[in-house]
Amino acid sequence: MDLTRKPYKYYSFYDLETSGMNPAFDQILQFAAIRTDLNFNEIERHEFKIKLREDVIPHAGALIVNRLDVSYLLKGTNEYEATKKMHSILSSEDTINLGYNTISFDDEFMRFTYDRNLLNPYSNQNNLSNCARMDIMPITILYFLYEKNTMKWPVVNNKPSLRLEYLNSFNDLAQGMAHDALVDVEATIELAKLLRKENEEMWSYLCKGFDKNTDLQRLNNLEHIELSDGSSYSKGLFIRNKFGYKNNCISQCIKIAEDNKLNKTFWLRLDTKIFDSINEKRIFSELKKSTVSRKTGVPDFILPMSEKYNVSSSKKKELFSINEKWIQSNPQYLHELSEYFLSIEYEDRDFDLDASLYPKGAFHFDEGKKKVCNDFHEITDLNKKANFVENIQYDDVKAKATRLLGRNYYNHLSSTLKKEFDMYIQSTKEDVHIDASGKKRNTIEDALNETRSKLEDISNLDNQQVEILKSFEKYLLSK
DNA sequence: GAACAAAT
Repeated sequence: MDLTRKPYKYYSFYDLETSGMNPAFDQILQFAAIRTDLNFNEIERHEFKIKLREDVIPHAGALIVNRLDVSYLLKGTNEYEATKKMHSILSSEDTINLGYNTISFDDEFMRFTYDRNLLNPYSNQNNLSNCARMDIMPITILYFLYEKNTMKWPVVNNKPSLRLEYLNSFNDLAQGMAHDALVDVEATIELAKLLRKENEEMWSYLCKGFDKNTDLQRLNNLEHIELSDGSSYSKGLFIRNKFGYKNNCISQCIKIAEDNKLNKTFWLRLDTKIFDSINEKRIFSELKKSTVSRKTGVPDFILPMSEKYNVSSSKKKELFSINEKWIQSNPQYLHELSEYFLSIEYEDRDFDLDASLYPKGAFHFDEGKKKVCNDFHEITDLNKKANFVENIQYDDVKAKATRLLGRNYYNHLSSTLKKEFDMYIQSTKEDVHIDASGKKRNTIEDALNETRSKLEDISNLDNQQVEILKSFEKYLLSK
């Protein structure tokens, strides 16, 4: 552990309501945060909505969940101003930023939002202001497995579920409509209180798992299995809700590779199927399918393979021991698998500028570009801002800045930049925009189809949701 | 190829 690091003093619990699931093409519509001390005593709270951008077409499914009426979203703070506010809240000194499933959803959304607004995408987790991140959801899974008395565990349609909405309603965590950003934040804080109170030692152990060095150290302490050729591999219990509640969210794995550059490890699940009975031709592809990757310091937790923690069924335990023997006498497959995962090259797609965060790298890793971004924020006069953008020397920064200005201060653009922004708006209507994984930007036509198909069967909707869809349909037709 | 979970 890094002992020179300053201690954290605060939590900022936060939650986003958005126009959809895609962080590159959707936008934040509502933001809520409550800042507390480390004993969960509230210090301050923030809540605001963000004006719907002209170039964002919300998903009907999102509006059903967050119950935000489009007509209401057409007023309010623009994305750029709101993003600067969120940025100042979530990059406060000595603070851990967290929420429910924030690491794989909200944090990701924030990064793209920061990026298209020329702010450092990693602001929520940086050494400069000593902030870090955590996530209550993976912690909750471990309490669900090992501390059953913590609370009532929701069962919905005969299946366990750890959705925040259900945890809240089964345990009366917070009042108000679920999926309101502030209600969800309050529920998450109450949940965190319950977890810590039930077992403080476990709470503290799990919190430290979000520290990269601690996590690495724990991985290094795992027991090994020895293969017939003398090589050895760590084994551990991989906890991830994606493995399914019928498997107790657990999988018995061995670590087959570490990619230190990408900060990732790869784990072969030894309890999915019997490898010995798969023929020579198909074995490698089956091994690949049974491999999962994990980002260091971003639990999904890995626990030592002890009887105490291994809540796998006896059938799964048997599968593991059969496969363990097979792998011990077939070491060549593991070496081949390890090599394969360390040499994966990601497809180079022609994706839209709004999705360029990972593949092209953030501006804030380049000193020159970083300075341009900072200078841009410093200028308060909007006409001067527009003039500054016109003269930016880096093409990629200029293109992003142009979209930023067009989205938030269109009237201040010069005619050249207006023309460029108009072309972008046109292309959102005429061309297919994809992100780095090939997912599409939403279009008016797709949104209309989604809305109408939802309105065809309203048996699962209440009146408010139906009204929201109807006014959304009108809005789409008027665009 | 669907299902596995959770987030909108």
